[in-house]
Amino acid sequence: MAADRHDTDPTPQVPLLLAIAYRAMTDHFHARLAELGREPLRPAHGYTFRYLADHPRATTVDLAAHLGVTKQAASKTVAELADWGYLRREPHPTDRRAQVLALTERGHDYLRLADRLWSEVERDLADVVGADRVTALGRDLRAYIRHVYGDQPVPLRPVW
Amino acid sequence: MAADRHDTDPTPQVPLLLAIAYRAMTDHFHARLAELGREPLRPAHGYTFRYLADHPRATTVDLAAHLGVTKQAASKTVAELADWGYLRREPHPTDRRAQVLALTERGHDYLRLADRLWSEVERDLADVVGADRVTALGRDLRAYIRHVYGDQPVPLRPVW
DNA sequence: TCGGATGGTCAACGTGGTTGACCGGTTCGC
DNA sequence: GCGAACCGGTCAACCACGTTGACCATCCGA
Repeated sequence: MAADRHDTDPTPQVPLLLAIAYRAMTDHFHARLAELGREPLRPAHGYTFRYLADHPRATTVDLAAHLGVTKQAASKTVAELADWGYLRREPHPTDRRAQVLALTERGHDYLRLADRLWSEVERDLADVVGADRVTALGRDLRAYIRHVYGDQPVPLRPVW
Repeated sequence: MAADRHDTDPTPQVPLLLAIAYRAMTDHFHARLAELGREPLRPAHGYTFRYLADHPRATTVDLAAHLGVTKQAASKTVAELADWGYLRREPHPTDRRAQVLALTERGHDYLRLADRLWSEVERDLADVVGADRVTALGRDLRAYIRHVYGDQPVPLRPVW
């Protein structure tokens, strides 16, 4: 039944819809960011900020695990964000190999701005489909994600 | 780093949930593909197939517009897929500069397989949240996408 | 106390996109 | 008609952002 949607598109399946919607939302987000004259921060940067805000003693290796990339890749990101003044690398209190990552005030600022912009995007979505539907959508996606990953940490790797 | 329990901080917002869910679904999709011993086709390839199936007289430039990439990038994709026997380049009937792209039988096969696998993913989602929720989710996302893009063609560019 | 595991960096490379130059066929204005 | 501009397609150089691999310094447990 309905097995043959394989020509004439007009109804992409749900996974593709997720991708398109997310893409549209990030485009919106970055357009607003550009309007505000911010550096071209990418999603991975935002997720880095959020992680550091929640885990004040995190190291580069911790961050790499969270982002689902190698420590080398995480290290590059960290270096870049440190150059731009969004975070600092401080000596680790007990491990002289390691360094503790800490958001600067500028980093916290950005995080607040990002929260504001994402809320804007959500409000946009709510305007189209209704606030109750946004709530339901969040609930359903969370349920699915929990189903897939259980209690394991969720990798945030690029989507493509 | 024993003490980090609260990985899912306050509550990720909807855009991030979209990204994570889509990522989980494509991971599932590609895992199944690998199980079946297929070449490592990426989402852009699948979208290419779908577009060609729906637009039998498409050229490389058309495809580029649909994928939202440059014609050079589309040309690389086409060359690769032609090498792998998924599509053919045929002379354009009226324009001797252009070439018409056509799926081979192998290409159509892949498309049928992909549809089957994506349906599996959707069924998975339905098992978790209920078929009615999947329907609603599709409807809402379509509404949002329509809100953003109107009647313009939707670019399928990478998500990150 | 010593050997393996761990945090971090450097370097080389791969993938998949970009920009730019170019060729030849097409179409438009006059 | 015909030259100029436009357009389909390719080649080449480059870039962003990840990877693998080698390496050093430090840490820690048998």
